[in-house]
Amino acid sequence: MKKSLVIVESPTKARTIQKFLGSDFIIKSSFGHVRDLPRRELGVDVEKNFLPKYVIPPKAKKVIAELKKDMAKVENTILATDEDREGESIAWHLQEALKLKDPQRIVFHEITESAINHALKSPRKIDMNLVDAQQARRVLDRIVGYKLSPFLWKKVAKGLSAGRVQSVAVKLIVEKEREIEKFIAVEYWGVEALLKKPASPSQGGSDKEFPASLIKKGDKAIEKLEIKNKVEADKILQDLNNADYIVESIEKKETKRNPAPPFTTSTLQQAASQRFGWPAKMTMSIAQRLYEEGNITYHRTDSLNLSETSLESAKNFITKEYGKNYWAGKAVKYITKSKGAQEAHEAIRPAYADRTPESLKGIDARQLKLYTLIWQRFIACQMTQAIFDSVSADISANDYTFRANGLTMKFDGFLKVYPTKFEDKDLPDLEKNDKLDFVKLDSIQHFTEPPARYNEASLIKTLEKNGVGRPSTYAPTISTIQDRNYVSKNEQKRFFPSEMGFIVNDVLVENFSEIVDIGFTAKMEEELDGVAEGKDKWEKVCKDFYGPFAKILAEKYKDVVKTDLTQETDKICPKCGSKIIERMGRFGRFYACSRFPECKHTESIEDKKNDLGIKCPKCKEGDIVARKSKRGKIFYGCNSFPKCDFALWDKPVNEFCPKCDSILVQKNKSTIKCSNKECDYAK
DNA sequence: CAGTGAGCGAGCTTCCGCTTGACTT
Repeated sequence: MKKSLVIVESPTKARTIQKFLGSDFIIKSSFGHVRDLPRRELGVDVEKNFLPKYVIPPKAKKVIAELKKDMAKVENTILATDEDREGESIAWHLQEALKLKDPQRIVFHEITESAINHALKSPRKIDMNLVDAQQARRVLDRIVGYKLSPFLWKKVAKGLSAGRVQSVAVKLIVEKEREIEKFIAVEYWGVEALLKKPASPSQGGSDKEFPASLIKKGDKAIEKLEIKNKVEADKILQDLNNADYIVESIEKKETKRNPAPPFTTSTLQQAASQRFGWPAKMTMSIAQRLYEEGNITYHRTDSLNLSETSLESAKNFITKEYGKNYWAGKAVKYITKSKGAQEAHEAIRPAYADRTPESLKGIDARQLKLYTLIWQRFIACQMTQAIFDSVSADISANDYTFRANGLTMKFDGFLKVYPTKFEDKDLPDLEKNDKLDFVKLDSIQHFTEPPARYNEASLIKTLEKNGVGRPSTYAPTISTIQDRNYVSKNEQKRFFPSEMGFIVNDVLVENFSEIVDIGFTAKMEEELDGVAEGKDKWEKVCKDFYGPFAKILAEKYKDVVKTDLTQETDKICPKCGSKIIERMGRFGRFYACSRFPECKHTESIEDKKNDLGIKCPKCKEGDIVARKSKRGKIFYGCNSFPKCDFALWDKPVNEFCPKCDSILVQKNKSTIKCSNKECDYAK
């Protein structure tokens, strides 16, 4: 008989551990949580002190059945789930679902033979305070989500949703859009001189011209928006007519740049978004495969910890490959600073420092790209700083002062491995009192820029900074707010709110401002800490929240009026002759017959805008409209789809082929050809 | 090179967080 069943969360982790532990052990995985609140009901009895009703979802039923079989083969069961709030909760739910009597609870901080053996020697009990903190978190999220969403169904439209995390994400995007709407560009001007040091190589002169920007008039610094228009700028140019440009002072400094810390889920998603334009969802599925194949450590983490062995092998790799002066000199440890970090795992790093991207050439191209990024970032974080020489020269001209900056790399350090955009900005060797050659003087018009819309990277960054969401939820949250059609991406992959996004956000802000506030999660986490430390009961945390919340909710329900989102039009229904009105659905506005439900006629507003004014050559009834495919590519199809499936990639023109009578299409700017593939007519 | 798209409204919808595959008719 085998001795023990060890349960962890991830099957990959189970396989790894099986290699360390002998045949006395069976290692299995729980695949995450095994019990949860029911999907179709609130599942929390607020009258009975928030008693949760836990059920085992269908998928977990199979897992539990398997685990029970394994339990029969062993003497004892050991729960080795992650050492954080959710991990402790999973252990407890396993205990309950498997009806375990006094199971052993162990935790390990790195997956090595010695760490696991050490952990096995010091089992503890399940920490019920931590479990209770998770219960409070779970119940609060359920109450918020399952109470606010129905309010939206009643107030706005069915199928909508609200939640502690998603509603904050939408709110950020809505607020940014309003800032942009309000924004008024302000004109300002800058003055730039192009100069050079007279050529005399022995004294460091050269033909190379360099720019210097105007920074002072007299002793007073010129602020960014101070020069308001061309007249003012021209006045300065006039003042500088025939001026002598003389080096007033030189400041030389050595500046250093540190490598970035190793990746967490959030920073990995941000970097892949910025460098490759990947959505977080894609980054995660590629990382999943790298993890399963043993190339990287776990990819859902907020920890910056690095195992001793990884630090040691990074040191060996760096000194061997690049030389001793590229290694930082000691193992560099990073401290996790993000709010609510739970530290159950390591940072995301390559499994082996010496497994270079080049050595993995066989794998899928996108996996290789992501692996390279992770590998470079990890190696770089144990390397020396990059060192730059920076020069700042103040140059006087009449009553004005210009400044020229130079920055040159002295030692590349970690940049040897983790490339970032850097261009040397060279200045000639300037000395105090040098008289410079004047090349030209320009005034340059600028305008202040509106704030940038969020992209996936900046949205994730902001959420994480405020402790909203977890490594496992950034990508799903971004999917949810798009699936609900609260927000979409523009061509630059930046988020903007839909009309529905504005409406839902405003309803939530007006009625439940506290919950959709970005600080709500941080406050909740504080309360949860109190529970985890045993100072507060979890039910009390729920009660303190639910009391006032239920009261507000009841009040809001009392005088809830469905927001009228319809609009009159002067159109007439082609089916029954009644008036057509504009309605608002989850997918935006559409035209509908005012006699609904007797008459179910609808038309798409989008289609009206994109109507080419060409009758469908196939069914002779519909009109040709421009639409977007699922991949976002424009095509031209019949608007009576799905009744008629006529569609073309090329834009049709309202002319027909003299040879075969098919419709002609605009192939490119100069050619019009026949849409019939077997016909070669073109003009 | 291949590749193209539905029901949105008057009902069964909805949360966050942990983890991967994907029963049958």
